[in-house]
Amino acid sequence: MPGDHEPTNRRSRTRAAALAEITEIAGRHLAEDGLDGLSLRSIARELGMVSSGIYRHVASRDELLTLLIIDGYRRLADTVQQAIEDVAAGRRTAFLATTHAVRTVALADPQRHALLYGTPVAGYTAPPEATEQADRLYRALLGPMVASAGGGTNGAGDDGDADTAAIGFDMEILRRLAPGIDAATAAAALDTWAALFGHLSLELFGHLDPTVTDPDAFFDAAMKRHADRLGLTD
Amino acid sequence: MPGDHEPTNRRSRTRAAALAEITEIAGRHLAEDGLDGLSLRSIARELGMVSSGIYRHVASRDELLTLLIIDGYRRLADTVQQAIEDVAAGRRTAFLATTHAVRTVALADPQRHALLYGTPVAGYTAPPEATEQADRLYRALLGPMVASAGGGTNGAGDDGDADTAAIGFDMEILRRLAPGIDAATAAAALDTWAALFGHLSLELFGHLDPTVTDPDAFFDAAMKRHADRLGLTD
DNA sequence: TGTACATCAGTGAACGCGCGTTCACTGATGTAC
DNA sequence: TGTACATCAGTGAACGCGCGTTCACTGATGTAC
Repeated sequence: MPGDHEPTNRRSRTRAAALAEITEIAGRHLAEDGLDGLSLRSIARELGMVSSGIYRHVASRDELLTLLIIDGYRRLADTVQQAIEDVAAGRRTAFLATTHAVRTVALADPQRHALLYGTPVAGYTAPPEATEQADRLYRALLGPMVASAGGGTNGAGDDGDADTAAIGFDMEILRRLAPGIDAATAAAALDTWAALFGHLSLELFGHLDPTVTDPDAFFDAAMKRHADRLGLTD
Repeated sequence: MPGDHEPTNRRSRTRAAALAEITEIAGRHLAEDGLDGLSLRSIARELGMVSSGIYRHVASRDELLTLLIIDGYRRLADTVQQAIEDVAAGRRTAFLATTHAVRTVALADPQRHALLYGTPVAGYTAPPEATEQADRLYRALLGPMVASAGGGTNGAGDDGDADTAAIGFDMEILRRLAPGIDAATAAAALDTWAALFGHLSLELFGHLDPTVTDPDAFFDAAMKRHADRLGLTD
């Protein structure tokens, strides 16, 4: 089917470029002025366009937020995946690389982190599209915490302790994200996940001050303790 | 000095009552409509007062936020302290009681939790007064995690491993909050603290969906794992 | 106990702000015969 | 290859919104002699 319905016109190409530019400008405004400084009008202004013109590209402010959220998760997922690929060593090193990667991205754009993991925007509910990229992120983060799916090092189908370890969460969803994961590992991974994002939110939102004097070293030490608890070695 | 300068006039009493009513109304508006639904005008409206009249009691919207933040920390601190007093058993039970108390308060008023631990308000910086109540909270939370200060069960002054365990944080501040705490316990307590608030933020901001199916049970299990790691027994 | 003055809670009008969103329009770009 | 029509990005004016904050004022409550 040559020349199928995929839009490759000039119009649709410039259209896609315009949307990309809007997302870029919006991201910059978010980073610089926070969510309150983000308005469709200010973006139109920077585009040299009259305020109503923006509606040719974006249906509403909420849709713009969706764009930014998806973009945020995608960046995180990309960075974490890249961090894993760049690591030649074993699971412990990979785990530490992923958590540091998440932190680096968050520190580089705290407002983006806040959009994803801070106070939910009043009256806004994220559409399903946003979760695809988030799932990519969580899949990548879980990777190093779980023994390689192929081998089956995790008790080889022995889920006898699942009932006691998988308390309150859905093992099916976790197995979809990390094939071959067992209940105890899943529980430990969720603990680590909560600790990781807890740490980042506390740090970015100013709650580690003044107790933590060296955030880099503190984070690194904390993640190493988690690696120990997860039983990760290289 | 009888009849000193302490204000006990009718005027100052009604004035204090008015401020308390303002704080109460503001707290209700925050809980119901979020931070965006909180305005000096809407509070004045509910007081049956003209919008400018509110400035007799509150200097600015920021000052109102400060009131709500301090009030929020105080509630948390009060609840946690009460939870400890109500527990007759040992440190493990006390620890679980405190963490559940924090969660209960947070679930009862998610917007208040968001005000304290969510995305910082743009352009607002909390004054020192706010940290007093926060310190009360952290002191109370640390209590059960540390062996009784009087006895000195924590190695009796043996801080030999302090240099390796207290990485990136200030032991002096922690000792001020929990006299007699040692470096390894402090590090573990900070990990637990990050995990606790991380868990709450993830839960309240909707990130445990849909993986966590029974948030109560999941939280309880997670806190028990932390109690184990902290080596807490009754 | 009574009068003269000071304080200060609440009034009413007004300021300037920027926002999201709608609507009828123009003119350039693309499409079908 | 050329013409007739459809699409659609960007225009310009306007809507209604609620907000924080200032200011000069009135009248009741409190204080000093």
